[in-house]
Amino acid sequence: MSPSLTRIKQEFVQGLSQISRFWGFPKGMGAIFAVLYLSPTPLSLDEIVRETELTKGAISTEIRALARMGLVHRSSKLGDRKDYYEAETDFYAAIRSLLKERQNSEFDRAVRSVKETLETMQANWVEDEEWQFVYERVKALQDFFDAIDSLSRAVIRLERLGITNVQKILGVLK
Amino acid sequence: MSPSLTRIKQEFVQGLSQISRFWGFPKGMGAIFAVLYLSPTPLSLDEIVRETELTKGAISTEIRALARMGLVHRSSKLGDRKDYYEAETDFYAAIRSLLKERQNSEFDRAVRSVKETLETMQANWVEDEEWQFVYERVKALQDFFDAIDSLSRAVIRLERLGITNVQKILGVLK
DNA sequence: TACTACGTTTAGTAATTACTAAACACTCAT
DNA sequence: ATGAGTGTTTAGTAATTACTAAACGTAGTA
Repeated sequence: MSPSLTRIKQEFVQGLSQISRFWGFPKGMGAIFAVLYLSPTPLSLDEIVRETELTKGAISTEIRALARMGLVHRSSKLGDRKDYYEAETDFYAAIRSLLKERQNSEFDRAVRSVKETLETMQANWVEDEEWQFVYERVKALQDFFDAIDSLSRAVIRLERLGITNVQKILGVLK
Repeated sequence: MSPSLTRIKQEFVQGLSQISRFWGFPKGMGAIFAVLYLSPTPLSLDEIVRETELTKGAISTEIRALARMGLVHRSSKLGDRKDYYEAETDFYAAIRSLLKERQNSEFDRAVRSVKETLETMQANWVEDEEWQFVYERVKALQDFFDAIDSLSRAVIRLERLGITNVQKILGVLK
């Protein structure tokens, strides 16, 4: 007896929910994406409600987050005032979109604060062993952040990240 | 009047706490790492207690997590039964260590569950339009995961990730 | 053996985050 | 205008997670 398609979908949704949680997102977010990802047609809010057993409110807010990250797209049909959503299927595009989104985020604010620490120290230099030690360490972290930042900018700049570029990278690392 | 070193350290600790939270770790974890990172000498649990204003219990558990991730190292002095901790300062090494750690994690369990979904479908093939559609999508996600996995394995395999490799990658992406 | 100095575990609490239910606001059709 | 069908916001609740305080375990020392 072969497992039903609904059963299989459920498993998949569950899997993505856990992945979502692992990355610090609400598990509902993973579930919403999964449902959209497995749907051949765009879905309306109420259809998502039915499939996920979350409330409209929750979905409304979480799907906007997903849209901001470029993981889902909103569309509408003529003569129908419902919004429809579908999943981004190009994950490399999604990564690039995520990296872009990141730039205005809390993360960059924190990273900038490290940079400011560094600048404060440069502007108020003190001849002192520990001062110098702390300076070196903060500087090293800053350099690391800069490298990561260059990488992420490079990825954003690409037309497409795509599997071919991944293979190029693999080539270089060999 | 130049800002005191303690003031500067506090700012830095705060910054790393936020970064830690952003990545879904407890902010205390970031604080602990920051304190160790700015310390010229390894610190004992009690010294960390003093610097972070967390309790020993919390630090005990969180520092073990940090050690598992390779972000801090435990050591001991002869004739002293305290444990001492110091921060990993090679962030590229830390990344590789994190990727390794990831492999036994909840994340890979979830990723594997997607793979299993795929295999179940292959084993119980049904001639049906939607079935096929779902199969294609699950397959595409699996392929993406595989690519990421190759990348991460390649990085783990390197002796050192280092800035030079980052530059190589940047070169390829240009 | 018992005492001391440590790290760990545990049981409970505080803080945060995800979610629900229901009020709200807008748009379109009548 | 009014009402029906939308998405959004809000206020409160449930669930989760981070943390504390204190008991516990262990190893070394007297």
